[in-house]
Amino acid sequence: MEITTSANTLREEPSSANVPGGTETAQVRAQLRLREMILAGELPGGARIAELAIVEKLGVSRTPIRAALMRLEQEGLLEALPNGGYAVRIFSERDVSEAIELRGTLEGLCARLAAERGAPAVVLGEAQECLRAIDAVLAVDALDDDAFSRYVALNARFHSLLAEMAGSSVIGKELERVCGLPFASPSGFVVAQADSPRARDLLMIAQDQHWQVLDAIEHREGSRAESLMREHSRIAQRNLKGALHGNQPMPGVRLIRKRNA
Amino acid sequence: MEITTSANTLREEPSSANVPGGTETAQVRAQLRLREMILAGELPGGARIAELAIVEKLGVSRTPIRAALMRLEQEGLLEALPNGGYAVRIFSERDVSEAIELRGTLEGLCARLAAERGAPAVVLGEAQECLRAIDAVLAVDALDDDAFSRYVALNARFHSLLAEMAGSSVIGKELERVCGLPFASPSGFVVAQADSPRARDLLMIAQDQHWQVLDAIEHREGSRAESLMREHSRIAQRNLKGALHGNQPMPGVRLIRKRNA
DNA sequence: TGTATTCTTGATGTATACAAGAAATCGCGT
DNA sequence: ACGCGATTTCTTGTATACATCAAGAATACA
Repeated sequence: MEITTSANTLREEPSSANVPGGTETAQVRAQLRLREMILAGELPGGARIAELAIVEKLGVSRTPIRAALMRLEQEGLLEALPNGGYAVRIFSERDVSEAIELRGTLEGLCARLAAERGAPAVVLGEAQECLRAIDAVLAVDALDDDAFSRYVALNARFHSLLAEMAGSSVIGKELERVCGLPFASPSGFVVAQADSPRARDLLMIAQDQHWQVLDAIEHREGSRAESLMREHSRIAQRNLKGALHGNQPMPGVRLIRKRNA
Repeated sequence: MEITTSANTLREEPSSANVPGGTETAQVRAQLRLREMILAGELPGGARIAELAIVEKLGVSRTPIRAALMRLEQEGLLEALPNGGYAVRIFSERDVSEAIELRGTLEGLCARLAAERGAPAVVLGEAQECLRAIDAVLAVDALDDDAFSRYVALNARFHSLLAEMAGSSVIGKELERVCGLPFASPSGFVVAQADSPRARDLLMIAQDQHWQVLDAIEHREGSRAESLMREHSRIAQRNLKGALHGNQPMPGVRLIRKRNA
């Protein structure tokens, strides 16, 4: 390989996975792929990540990989080592529990602000529509996989609408960050207990809380909205316990070390 | 007089205790310098930041500057533009108010967790010692500049100890992030009203809340601790209003646009 | 045989050259 | 004069070479 001036003749990326808007930068691709690998356990928890190793695996140069690693560190999936470099972060059960508590607190804040300030009528309408759609999904007796994935999507949408109702970009951004932490996402543990016979019951309870929160926001009952949203997050806490004890398959479960170090 | 504590994402302090000008990486230097320039208003709010321009000003190559810009974006001082590049973020008064509310909520969560779980005796002792030191600073009738800076340092320490009492690295990290937002720092607005005759009164009130929170934590009164900490943050809200209306000099005040867009 | 020193190795940090795309400018035609 | 298009310039994304530092291995000496 002559490296004189005609630096890179290998411009064309063989991965033609570029769907419309296909101008994804290599940095974003590396970030997505790395996150995937971490959550899938291909990179063992606690292991140091060498840039050159990733260069080999992903086929892009160090520059976008460095950027991706930096972003994954802010995201919380990696931790910076004292002498430079990164390692896959390991979460204790307590860490995950606290992340859920954090999310509940922030969502409670959003609900209270939405109630106190009054949410835009448009968003309120969308939230109602969203909840009615969830009602429809839960109407059947037995939930199949497709119903579950629809529930997960609608559930995520409702929680996202909640942040929008609060009308705060600053808080919304932080909430988004926290939801990016593994398992802290509102739908993080729903899939974990899909098989359980109690699954539908829990979802029904959660959905009732959804309606009550929306009711509280509409009636400008800030404190009630906040309390409800906090309690709502405890469902995820229950699912966390169940998932860890029952060895449920779940993306990224290998990042959780049951006994704290 | 750096007030916006920025105890946050300082990466890789390599090994040695850093004597000034020592072995800091160029990346960290660029990050510090850029933040300084942004908060000082040298880079006008909303302006696009060109990497090459920074290269000229700082004398380092694009690589560490790119990294610094990325970090400042996660920190919240910059926003990413759609076609690449960054711009200095502009905060509305409402944004700042919400950032303070966010900090109050997170500190309330910390206080509640510390109370419910019980804080380590060592940290409790340090907190008491810290508060006694603040008492000593406030004992005099008139506060000079030196007393103010001592207060600011001790105040920051107490708030940091609060996060430590909660014993949660996940929540502590998020709180640190939020405190990095301009003006959201616990001591962010203390200096803003240093000249005001009511300054000492407000600090006395804040200090009383400090003691009450600590008392609540010691007596395992979680709800009380949380409420107190939330109310405590409203002092910053009051100072925000006063500072913006009174045109108080304050680092980074130019980033706040009083009329929302 | 243990310890200390040095050398080697490999990692990350930095600088810079090249490519692609976007924005601005200039020129031309109507 | 004005609109539209081409060119030019500027900016970012990417690749890679070089520098620097940390750790580990090997060796020499006590």
